[in-house]
Amino acid sequence: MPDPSDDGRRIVEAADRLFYGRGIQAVGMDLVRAEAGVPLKRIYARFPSKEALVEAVMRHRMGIWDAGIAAAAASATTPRERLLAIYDFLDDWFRDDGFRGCGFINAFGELGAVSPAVAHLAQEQKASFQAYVAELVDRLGAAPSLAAQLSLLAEGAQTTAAIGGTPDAARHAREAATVLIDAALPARV
Amino acid sequence: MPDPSDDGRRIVEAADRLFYGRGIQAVGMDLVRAEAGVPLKRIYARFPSKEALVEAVMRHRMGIWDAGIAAAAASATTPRERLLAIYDFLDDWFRDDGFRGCGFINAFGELGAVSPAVAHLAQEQKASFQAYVAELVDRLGAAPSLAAQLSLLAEGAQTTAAIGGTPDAARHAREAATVLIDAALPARV
DNA sequence: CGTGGTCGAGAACGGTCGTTCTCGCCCCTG
DNA sequence: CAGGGGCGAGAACGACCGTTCTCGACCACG
Repeated sequence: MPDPSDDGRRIVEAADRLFYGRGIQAVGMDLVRAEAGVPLKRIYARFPSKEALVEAVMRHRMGIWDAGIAAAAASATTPRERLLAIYDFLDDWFRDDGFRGCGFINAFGELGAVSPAVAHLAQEQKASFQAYVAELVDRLGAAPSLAAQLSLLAEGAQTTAAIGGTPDAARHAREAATVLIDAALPARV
Repeated sequence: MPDPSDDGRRIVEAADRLFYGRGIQAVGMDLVRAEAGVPLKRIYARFPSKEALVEAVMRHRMGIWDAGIAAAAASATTPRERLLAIYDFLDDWFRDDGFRGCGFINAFGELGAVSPAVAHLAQEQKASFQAYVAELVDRLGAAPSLAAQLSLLAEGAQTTAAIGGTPDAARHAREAATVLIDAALPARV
């Protein structure tokens, strides 16, 4: 009855919940097994090691992030609105009960120094986000350095909201973003 | 001959180097002992547990950060220069060989979910920095929200420089900060 | 109904780590 | 010089974790 091809997804989603909520090293494979409701053997049949599972979870999280950003941008039409939608997306996310900061920043802080794979995946996610921002900034007709600045605001908001428990970091980031965008655009007539 | 009161400092400094460079959980107490050149017994005589040592290291790192910020601000005279000196300080730091991001963000990502003490210390450090920025912004005569925005830029620069390995995040943050500061000040005559 | 094979549950194994204990050396005192 | 107490080095202990193995139940098929 249970679709065997679902195994991978169930395992990854369970591991993601646990890794994100408690930290990667704080979660044993046995806990993943219990949360996924799947025998340990099947986990190891699909993922040869915990590290491989961690990488799969990070790739999974990349998809979630991209989907969230895309959904937030969907209702916007202009590049400027799409850029600001990023901070609205963050605002919603920061108010989630389980919010514990950016999973990639957390994973990098925990394992980046000892696991090149984790470091590389975190870097990949950040580069992908920066590329997304850069493309919108380009369409906006502003200089590329604006993209770097707007990305910094988003990153800073995530850590600030996580550590301080202050979701209004998103609002501050959005306000700063509007100022930076307006300053970077050629003066309106 | 060796000043016994030096023990605490040597242990904390050794642990700080290791924890920061490799992550806290990746470093065993035996490695701390080797790096500090001190018998394990003396470590446990001064710190009852690894968690206590971690807390001492985080407090030690707070002092380092504060001293670095103060030194960078020393050559500045106006509040505006002092604010921008923060990003110059970051720029220097990011170019350090051993730079691996903000130790508090890393510790929070690694242990914040399971250790209330670590989470609290990270929060304390961020709050202290935000208060410093807020005081300068206040002296500048700008609205308090500018302080939150400038803090976001500093946080974002740290994670971006760490994960991406791009020290120029500091420069981007500084440029954004100048724009935000100028926009927040009452128009000059 | 018998049988072979698959699979789930949990035990087992090897290694690591935080913490404590042991033992032998050295130095200080009487 | 004799004795003892403190201290350093490393072993030991208990717990945990990633990974593998065992065993018994179930199921499909002849």
